Amino acid sequence: MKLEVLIKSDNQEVQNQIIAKIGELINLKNLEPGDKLPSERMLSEKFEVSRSNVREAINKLEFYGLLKSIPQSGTFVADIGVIAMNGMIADILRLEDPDFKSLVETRILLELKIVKLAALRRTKEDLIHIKSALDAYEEKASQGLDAVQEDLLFHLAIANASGNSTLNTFMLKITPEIITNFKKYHVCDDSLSLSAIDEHKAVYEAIKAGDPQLAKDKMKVHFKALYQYCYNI
Amino acid sequence: MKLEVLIKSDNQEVQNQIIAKIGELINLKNLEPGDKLPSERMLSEKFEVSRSNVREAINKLEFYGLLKSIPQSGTFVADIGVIAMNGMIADILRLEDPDFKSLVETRILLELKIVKLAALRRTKEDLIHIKSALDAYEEKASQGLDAVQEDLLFHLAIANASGNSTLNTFMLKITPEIITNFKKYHVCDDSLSLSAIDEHKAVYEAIKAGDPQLAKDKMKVHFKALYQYCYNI
DNA sequence: TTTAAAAAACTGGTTAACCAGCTATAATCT
DNA sequence: AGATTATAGCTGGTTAACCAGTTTTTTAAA
Repeated sequence: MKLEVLIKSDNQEVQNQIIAKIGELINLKNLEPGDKLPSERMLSEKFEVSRSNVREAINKLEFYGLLKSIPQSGTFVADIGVIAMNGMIADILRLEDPDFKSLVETRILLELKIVKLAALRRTKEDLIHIKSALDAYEEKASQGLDAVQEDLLFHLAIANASGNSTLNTFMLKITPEIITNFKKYHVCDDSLSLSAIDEHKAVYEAIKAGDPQLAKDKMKVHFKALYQYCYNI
Repeated sequence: MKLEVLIKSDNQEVQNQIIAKIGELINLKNLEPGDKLPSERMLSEKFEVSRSNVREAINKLEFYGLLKSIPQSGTFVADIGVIAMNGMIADILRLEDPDFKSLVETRILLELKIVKLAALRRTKEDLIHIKSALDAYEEKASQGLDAVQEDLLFHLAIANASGNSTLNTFMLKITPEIITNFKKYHVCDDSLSLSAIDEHKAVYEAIKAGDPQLAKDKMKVHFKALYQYCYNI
């Protein structure tokens, strides 16, 4: 297990070095937005790494919108300037893995906005979707069973109704890590689940009524326990 | 160009189908958290697609925390239950590409929180970093030059000082798309840049003073134009 | 029968050769 | 010379064979 972590961190290190070198290259060659990067083969030879390593690094930079690969043509510098490119690459290399506290902090921020948007924008289909997630949660939790999964699906259903695909994506990104941490630290015990049923219902009703402020307030109530937990950890 | 989009959407479609099939498989075989998925080779044969397609689909599910690949061992179902797995896969398949409005909406939300956190948590090094970004912006903008890049680097420097790696990552993710859209729609003209210098300075001073509420207020002032633009588009 | 050692099979990752399509150069024609 | 076509080489993507570990099965010993 320890070995695996080592290997992984090594690969991460290699990838970051390649990303840094690509950044240097863009500066060195004065590549402007739209210009073509050297081919993957040339880069792998120049940097003395495998082509798949180069591809992974390019993939990551493509994820962050700095490069754009076009099949049978080349990899191109995105339509942002050299200055922004340098700054962003430095930031990407500096990125740390998210800790639990930052995840919960972010989740609360996202959801308090999401629930307001959902109250404003939810369609009839969204309401049906949220309701069925609510029912599934109630059925599990009322029996005293663990309902962490149903809980989060309810919240994801609301995110889906927010009409904001960026927020929805971010919620999807942080949800699994939150689930695993909840299980690890036993954040949600059974007593919490029972009281949460009514809180969920209140949130749903506010969304259904189209009242964004009420929805936010009800969600805040629901997050109260989580709030305390997050800032006491 | 049109062809390229078609090809890309085809690949996306194939990947989504594989993701859906992996989801079905997990249900069919009743795979619990920690269980091993069939090997990439078997999946590619079973689904009648290439192994690299399977790998990409697994990569995406790994990004969203649903699977975990371990070298020379196998791909494992993450430590979330079957119910959450099904819900999340459905959500992932339903995800849309972010539109400009959702990007700006999200950015404003993130930054108003980030600036408060930065005021509370910034180190001396953070302050130096933010200051140098501020100076670079001022130098460009005061000459009437385009300073979109320096503007966003200033904001990213604040995100870096927030002490929340999740928020920092999200800012990095949306920034390049915002830059390109700004350029496309000419959101930031020169007159805006000039007045923004003082607004940036005010934000910086509030962070330096460690006053979260003031920092948020000053950022809100800075976002006023953006606010209007976003909701009039 | 139980345990330990050895070997065979299998795993995700890597590599190098190959592919279809794009691009720039060269050759041809007007 | 200028425009057009043909050609050669280069591109990211795909494929199949290979690699170094892991995991399971088999074998041998107690």
